[in-house]
Amino acid sequence: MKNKLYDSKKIENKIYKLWEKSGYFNPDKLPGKRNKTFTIIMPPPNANGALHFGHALFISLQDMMIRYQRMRGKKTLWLPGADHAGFETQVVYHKKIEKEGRSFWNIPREQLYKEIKKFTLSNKKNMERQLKKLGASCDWSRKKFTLDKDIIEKTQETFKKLYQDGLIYRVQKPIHWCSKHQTTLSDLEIKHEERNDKLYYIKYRIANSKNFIEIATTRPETIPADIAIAVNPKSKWKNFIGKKAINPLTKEEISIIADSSVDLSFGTGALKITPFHDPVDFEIWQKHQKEIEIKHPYSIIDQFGKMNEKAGPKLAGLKINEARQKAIEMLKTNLVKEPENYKHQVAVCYKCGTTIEPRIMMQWFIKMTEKPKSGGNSLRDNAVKAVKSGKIKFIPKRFEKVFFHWMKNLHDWNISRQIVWGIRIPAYQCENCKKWIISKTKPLKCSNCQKTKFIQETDVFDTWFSSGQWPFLSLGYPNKKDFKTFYPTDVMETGWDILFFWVARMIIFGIYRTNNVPFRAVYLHGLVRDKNRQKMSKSKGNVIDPLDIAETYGTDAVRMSLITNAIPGNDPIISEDKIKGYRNFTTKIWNIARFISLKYEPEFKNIKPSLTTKDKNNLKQLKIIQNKITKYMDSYKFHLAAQEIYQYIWHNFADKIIESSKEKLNSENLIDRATAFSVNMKIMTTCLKLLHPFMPFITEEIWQQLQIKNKKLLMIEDWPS
RNA sequence: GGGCGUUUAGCUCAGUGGUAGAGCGCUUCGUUGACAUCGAAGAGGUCGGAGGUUCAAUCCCUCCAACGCCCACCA
Repeated sequence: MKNKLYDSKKIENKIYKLWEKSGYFNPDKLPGKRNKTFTIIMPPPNANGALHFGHALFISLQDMMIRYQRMRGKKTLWLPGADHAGFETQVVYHKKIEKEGRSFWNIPREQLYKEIKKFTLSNKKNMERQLKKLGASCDWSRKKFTLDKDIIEKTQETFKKLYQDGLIYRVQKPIHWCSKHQTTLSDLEIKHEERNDKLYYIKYRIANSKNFIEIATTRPETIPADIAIAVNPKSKWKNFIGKKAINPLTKEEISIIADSSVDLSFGTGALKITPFHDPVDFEIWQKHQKEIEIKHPYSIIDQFGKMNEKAGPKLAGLKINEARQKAIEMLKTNLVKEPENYKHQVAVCYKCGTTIEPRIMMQWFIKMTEKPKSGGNSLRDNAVKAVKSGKIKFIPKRFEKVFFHWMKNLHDWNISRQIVWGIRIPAYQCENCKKWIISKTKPLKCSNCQKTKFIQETDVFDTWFSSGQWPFLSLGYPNKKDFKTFYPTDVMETGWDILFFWVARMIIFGIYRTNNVPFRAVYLHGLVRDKNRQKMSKSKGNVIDPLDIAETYGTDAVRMSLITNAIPGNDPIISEDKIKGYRNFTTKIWNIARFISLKYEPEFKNIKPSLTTKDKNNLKQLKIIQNKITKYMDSYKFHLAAQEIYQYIWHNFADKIIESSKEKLNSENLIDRATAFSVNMKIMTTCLKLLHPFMPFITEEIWQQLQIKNKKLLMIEDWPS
């Protein structure tokens, strides 16, 4: 500690290697008797780009928890991994290919898979390096990838079990379709955008009559696919029920039916029924199939969002928006009045913002609210029960409400994706009798008709289907010793933005497969924002690279600023100024250590310190502080723990205690000098321990330089108590 | 349409049933003295508004306002 400044660049790599070499990241190699385990499964970062501040936040928080529990004498496992992140990675790669001027859709499936795999694996390697740079004390010997062979097999096994339990079905239903990426999406993968559209009032002539019925629609271009008109039985159109109307574009006769779900107070009280282009219409059609003349609804929009030939010669080939204008032109004489401006929510793809087109497609679904054949509650009810009973606790607690609210409105989950990057749905269809056989490999013959020709399902799983099984799969469910030792895990630390995507699914599948909760606590952090409360994004140009800034100010400073600003469930606000402030703190700590060490004299060894009342009070106060910090740590108030130790070290220890010890340190009396030194030393070593989970590098480096008997690594020292 | 959250010092935010805290910024002073990436001293807030519970409310309850977020198949 000769230099005035702490040189993080020189020290961090060295210290990380020291830790790695010790083997203590691995719970099996930790010294001493450790009866209690403490486990965190790392949310596997998506292997499709560099780490950002969100990653740095969760690494800091989880590493802090792990380091704390390790020092508390627990057998700690922090299991790292990486996620192939199916759709998201394919979207990233899609963009890359477009940039290169290649045509995404012309690449054969196998080649595309290979390319994305190469891309992902190289990202994954890079990511691991970055995690180490941030000081992650996770057990690399246990790292897992969502596309490891055993993970894939077990994921498919869960699918099979669900199928046998009657919880999987394949059916033609309305789904969300992204025409940019050519796949269906789950309810969660769409967001709603406010749009200003027009509400058109259009009259349909009643067959063999001079009367008209009027409907209101925002989508006149879908009129060629109308198969009926539904009216509220209390509306003024009630006399037309059972008659036929003329589709103004196709001139076909369509049935007029009654349905009370048609809102009287909206539009005209009559609704055109276009089952293949609107989920509500689909439902109404299903209810009234018998009364409707046209038996087979059809689609007039293709997968690319263009009108197909069934839309009629004038509309075919047009994009939806163009078709809308054209249709209105064609319908001029049927317009009842000027269209109204209409503000409403439109579903768009959460990744690319493309308007979601409702389509009717064959997809695989999971029943969330029905009981499995093998008995027990529905997937949903079990998950709700686990949280209600307190088996799983949310921090902060208010997210339990959010969780219940979501669970209450849960629909069946579409898990098919028409992409290549993912785990293939293990299903084969007999070409002859069309029976589906759930199997990882091609079946020998059809169990129904004995024929031997099959078509393999090309869809892959929604990525969250496999991620949702991560805690027990990554621990080697069901037979591995790790699963038996470390499951259920202790804390799931992740962002609240993936509460539904991930946390809810982990609870659901964890209970379904293991009969036990996957974790006892869910700690939710927020989204890292800049000092203007803005989300960091490339397009805004406000992205701070955590590794760049760690290079400048030291990883410890970055970690400390993240943890002190991370209030559970709130968005932490990070700015360079804040990080700079904690860099200054590292300098302070460094100089505290320097100062204390400089005052060491070899003769002190033979002196018994004689503590003054003031010394005793200082040590007593230290004890109070350390207890307070421990209490904060145990109640998930990490930001308070961090702020407490920061305040104490700088404004109590350095500003007051050390300052006032100077007089004695310079005294003629050896005992006075030795006493002052030993008190300072005692406080400092305690502080280093208390600070270690937050700022592991500098504390370990100082620890290594101190003259201490029977010195171990600071990372496995006992937490002060 | 449902639900959730926020409102505290110039800025960004902590916090607590008992006459308010931090960081940054600001003012004044101080460097051969561990640290100027520092130290000392200081200015600055009727804790969004109204009512209620209480001996006591910034904190609990009710209502209101502003802002933000999530969920949702009303054309």
